[in-house]
Amino acid sequence: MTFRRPAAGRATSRDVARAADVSQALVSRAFSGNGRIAPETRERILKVAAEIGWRPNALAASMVTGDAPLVSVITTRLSFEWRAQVLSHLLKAFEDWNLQPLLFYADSDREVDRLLAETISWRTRGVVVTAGSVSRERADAILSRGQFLAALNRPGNHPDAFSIATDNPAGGAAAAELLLAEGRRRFLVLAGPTDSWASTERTRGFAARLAQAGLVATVWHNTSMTAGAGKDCAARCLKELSGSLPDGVFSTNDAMGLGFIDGLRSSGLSIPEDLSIVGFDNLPASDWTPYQLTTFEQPLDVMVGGVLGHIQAHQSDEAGEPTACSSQGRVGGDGVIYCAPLLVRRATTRRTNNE
Amino acid sequence: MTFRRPAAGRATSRDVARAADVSQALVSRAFSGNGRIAPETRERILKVAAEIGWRPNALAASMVTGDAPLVSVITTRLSFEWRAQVLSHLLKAFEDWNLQPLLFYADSDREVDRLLAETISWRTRGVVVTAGSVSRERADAILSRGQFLAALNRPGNHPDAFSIATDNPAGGAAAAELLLAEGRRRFLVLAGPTDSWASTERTRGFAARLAQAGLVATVWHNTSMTAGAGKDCAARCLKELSGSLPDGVFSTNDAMGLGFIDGLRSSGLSIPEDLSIVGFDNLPASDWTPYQLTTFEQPLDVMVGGVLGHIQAHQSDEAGEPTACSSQGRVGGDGVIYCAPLLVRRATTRRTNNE
DNA sequence: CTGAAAGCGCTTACAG
DNA sequence: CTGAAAGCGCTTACAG
Repeated sequence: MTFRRPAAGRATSRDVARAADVSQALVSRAFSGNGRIAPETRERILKVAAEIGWRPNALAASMVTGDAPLVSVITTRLSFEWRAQVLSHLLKAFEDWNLQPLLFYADSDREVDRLLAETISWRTRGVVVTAGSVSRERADAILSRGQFLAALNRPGNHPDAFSIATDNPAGGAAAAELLLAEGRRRFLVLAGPTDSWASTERTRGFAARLAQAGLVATVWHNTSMTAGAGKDCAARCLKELSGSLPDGVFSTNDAMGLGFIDGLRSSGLSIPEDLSIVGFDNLPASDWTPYQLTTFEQPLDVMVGGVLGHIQAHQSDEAGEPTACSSQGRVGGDGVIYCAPLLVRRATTRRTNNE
Repeated sequence: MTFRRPAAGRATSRDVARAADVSQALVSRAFSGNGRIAPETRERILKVAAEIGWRPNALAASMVTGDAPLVSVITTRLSFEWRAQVLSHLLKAFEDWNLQPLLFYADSDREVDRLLAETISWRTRGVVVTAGSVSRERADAILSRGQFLAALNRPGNHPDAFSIATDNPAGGAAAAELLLAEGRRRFLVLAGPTDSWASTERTRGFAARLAQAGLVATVWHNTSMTAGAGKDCAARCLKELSGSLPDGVFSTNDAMGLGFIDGLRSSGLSIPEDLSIVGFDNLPASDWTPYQLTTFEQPLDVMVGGVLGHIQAHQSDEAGEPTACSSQGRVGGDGVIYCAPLLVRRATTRRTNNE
């Protein structure tokens, strides 16, 4: 039997069928495992296909079945530790489930809405959002198609969306609690830009707890939440607040906190004798010898687990009972499941009496 | 005119056509911009489609045109700084070019070959590999389909593949050069696992340069290239080599180098008086006050630029002149474009005379 | 400028 | 166990 082998890039199931001397339908069955096929026939087809270098065209298959094994993921700068970590976990799970992630990269949060709209073109099973925010209309558009919508560390803004986030206000409050228990009274918050949801919520929780004690904190906003910004804050602190230095510092992320510590090194101030510092994120560096920063760790595993659970529930049950069970944390009035961050005590705070 | 609006998830161009009272073909033209269509008609169709929440099904469109605007990206743990950074750049460029990245996550390097095979199912324009290695056969299979194959920081193993990498041996040699110029004579290399291409190449370049001076280095391999591993090496160093401590340490990545510095803090040894340390990667932390690590920075922008250039060339010219121009670096015998890393001098090495 | 029709590469009832 | 045929939702010549 002779035949012109087509260029691999153009080969179709029909070419494989011809080469294996079977019908095109059998080729499909050989690969999908659906429908009856004699074991020998299957073997032969698989062998021929391998020679030609052919695999079923997933695009075409998805069209027929009306269901592509794709999931949209909206993300942005991966240099933010938590996002890279979260994404690694998500991607690994998708790989295990034979779901192919289609990435949508938002250069700025403003682009997220447009990307959310673009996801629709690909008829994916749903979308995981790890950047920007989701409008009610957009959420509606996605959910009404039967897709899932999972928002990580941000509100889903829709009763049927799944949304899970670090309980930032609780973390902020716990930071305040800790510093108050140490007897601290002059507070400084190293915050991020005012449009950073996480930083704002952490600051809010911190301030609220202080307010209960009739105290207030100075809040410094930084454009970027980097170590450099934290270091600059330390310099500013020594200059502007030299009359009454803060004795309790809450940095809404670790990077700024680490920089702040560095900025204080030549000042003669000692930590935690003169002042305590609490961060947020538990970066690897926070555990390094020169820092030993007390901080809060985001329960990323719990959050990723929640998202994966929701996706799984969506897959197995399109009818879709409301999946937002509160087992992972408290459910806020906004429908977000809030997971408590974990306090990691190190050397930038004192041990208090009741421990 | 009345009609049952279909569930959004199931709406097709036909439904939009019906609602706008035009043929289905016109709906396609309204969105694609191909073919003639009256501006008013187009407006109307767009409006109706927006109401229904319909967008062309990219899967179906790709089938017809035989060309999906997709590109496969093979990656792995994003916590490795360089990969997250590189991926951010790549994804942003794809977004700008209206290419949709399909991610393939390799939990271990051994899975990469399987993932490479899986990319074929999606008929993407090509594949970018940032993990594991590419076999000659697999490269052949991909390239013969007319797809591009771009390997980042690893060999492409095929004359038609594009491959660009940090010149690790040159970096290792430069590290040796630096330490030799300082008059160092007893060398220790903090290396990674033996199957880490980058670490091995860096070590090789380092050793080769030393050999020229008739010197050798002790090489310690670590399972994971973390700060913790580096710290352990310092302890081991103080214990096992106390008789003749190394005076020149080359850490094949910064993380281990930083940990090594931490491990030495209580030893009384001072850097760079007693010993010099050179790292690789230029992590943000390497510039922090307690470290100030001299290191080499990978030319990631150049490398990403090279990959993007190759993809662009592939898009505009399927005929495919060999794109591997050496403007970005030296071309190795393996066809890899090697880009020199950038030395960043800080305080863990001495200033030498000839500067 | 618009529409009817063919066809992209598959999967899946339906016959045999 | 196997094959012929319909059809997934589009795009694109081809007529009109």
